[in-house]
Amino acid sequence: MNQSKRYLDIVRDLRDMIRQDNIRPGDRIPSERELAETLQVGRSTIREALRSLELLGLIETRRGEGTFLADHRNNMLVEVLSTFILQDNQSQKDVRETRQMHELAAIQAICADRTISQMGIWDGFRMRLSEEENGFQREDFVRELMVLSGNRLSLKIWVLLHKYSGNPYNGTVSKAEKERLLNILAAIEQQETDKAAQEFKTWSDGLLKERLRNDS
Amino acid sequence: MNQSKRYLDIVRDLRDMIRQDNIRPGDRIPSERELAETLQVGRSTIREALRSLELLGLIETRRGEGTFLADHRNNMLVEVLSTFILQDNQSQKDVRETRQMHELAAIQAICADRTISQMGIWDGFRMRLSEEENGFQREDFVRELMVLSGNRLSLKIWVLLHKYSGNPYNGTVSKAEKERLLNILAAIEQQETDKAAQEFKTWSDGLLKERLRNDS
DNA sequence: GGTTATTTGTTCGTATGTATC
DNA sequence: CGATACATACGAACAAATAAC
Repeated sequence: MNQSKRYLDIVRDLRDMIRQDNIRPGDRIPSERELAETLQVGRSTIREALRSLELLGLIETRRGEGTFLADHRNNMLVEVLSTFILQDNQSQKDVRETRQMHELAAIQAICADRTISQMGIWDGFRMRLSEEENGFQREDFVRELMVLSGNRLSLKIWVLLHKYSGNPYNGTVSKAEKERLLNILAAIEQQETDKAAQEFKTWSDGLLKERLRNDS
Repeated sequence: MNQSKRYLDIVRDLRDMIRQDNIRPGDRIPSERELAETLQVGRSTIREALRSLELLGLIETRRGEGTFLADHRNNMLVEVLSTFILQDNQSQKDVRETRQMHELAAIQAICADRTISQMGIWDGFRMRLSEEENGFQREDFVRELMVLSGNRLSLKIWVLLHKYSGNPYNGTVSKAEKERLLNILAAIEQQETDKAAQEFKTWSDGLLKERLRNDS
């Protein structure tokens, strides 16, 4: 009958209470002891619910003062969670664009940093491009760019978006692509940011069009 | 330094423990009593941290069995969230940089689209900037730019990052800022992409420095 | 400025439901 | 079945921060 997690019931009760009493952001919520009394649960249980909501950023507690509804103009966490999973056509387009946004930003970050843009690793790329046997994986190339940008959060977001954007980098580079990639590498080494980004974008867009043509 | 909110320290400790011991999704986490023993805190504090992570979907607890790292195969948001809910210094820097990355991309997208960049809405901005009574909210300005970019996914990510990046846009625009914002608007209307992006970046970086100075 | 009441922060002991062996 | 390990839950107690007087 009863769910085996009372603190989740408290979370629900708190939401209902906030709606029913029309508690606005910044307003104070009844104290922990008061809530324990009215909801007929222990104070520890109340605290588990409050701490959870606090980590989510929904409430704010100040020692000696009380608990307050967070000043969140846009609290879309739950909505974001649901809409992330529902993928319509517009969402897929957004995913592709956002993924490429992160890629271009990574290239710009690399070009801006002399110690990275002129490191010896690019020779390693060229070596691997030359080995025709294995076939150089497009995906590895882009991922290493993301890693080199140094922004781990951006890398993480990119990995997620890449999974959901139809994997345009699947496969190995052709001879024509090889030339283009070498151009991109040269531009990066010369710190020609705009040129590097533009060349990359052209390459990426071309792969995407090819991918969409094959799917239809 | 971190005297208050010990459960947040526990959240951090748990992340480190999971990384160090290489705990994979589905694996079991040490029991509450065991954690309380090793981390030298009360069991209630451990529970507050665990309940918070559970509500986020990062862990899963089963009565009589134990606590397990959540198996989040189909939930990409959870991974994004976990990256910056469990924050270290590098993560905070990444969050700020990634947020600005989305903002600059939004401006570039707006400039690239003639129908948007030359719409009448910019006059609305100027009107609201002129009304000195209310005080124009910086946050609203940036958010509307994100909305106008037309990428809903980028907007959602921005909303999330904005919450966790120290809210640099808190407050209203000063007279000096007003001039700068008008310059940005003019550059957008003229489709001067680079200038608009550069002006915006200068403005944003300035706010961030001010924010960091006040915090210390 | 000092005192007191209120509130959150934290710990501990105890009891109970549940799964595993 | 019993024994054990674990999560769930309660409530008392004290510490620390804050507000009101």
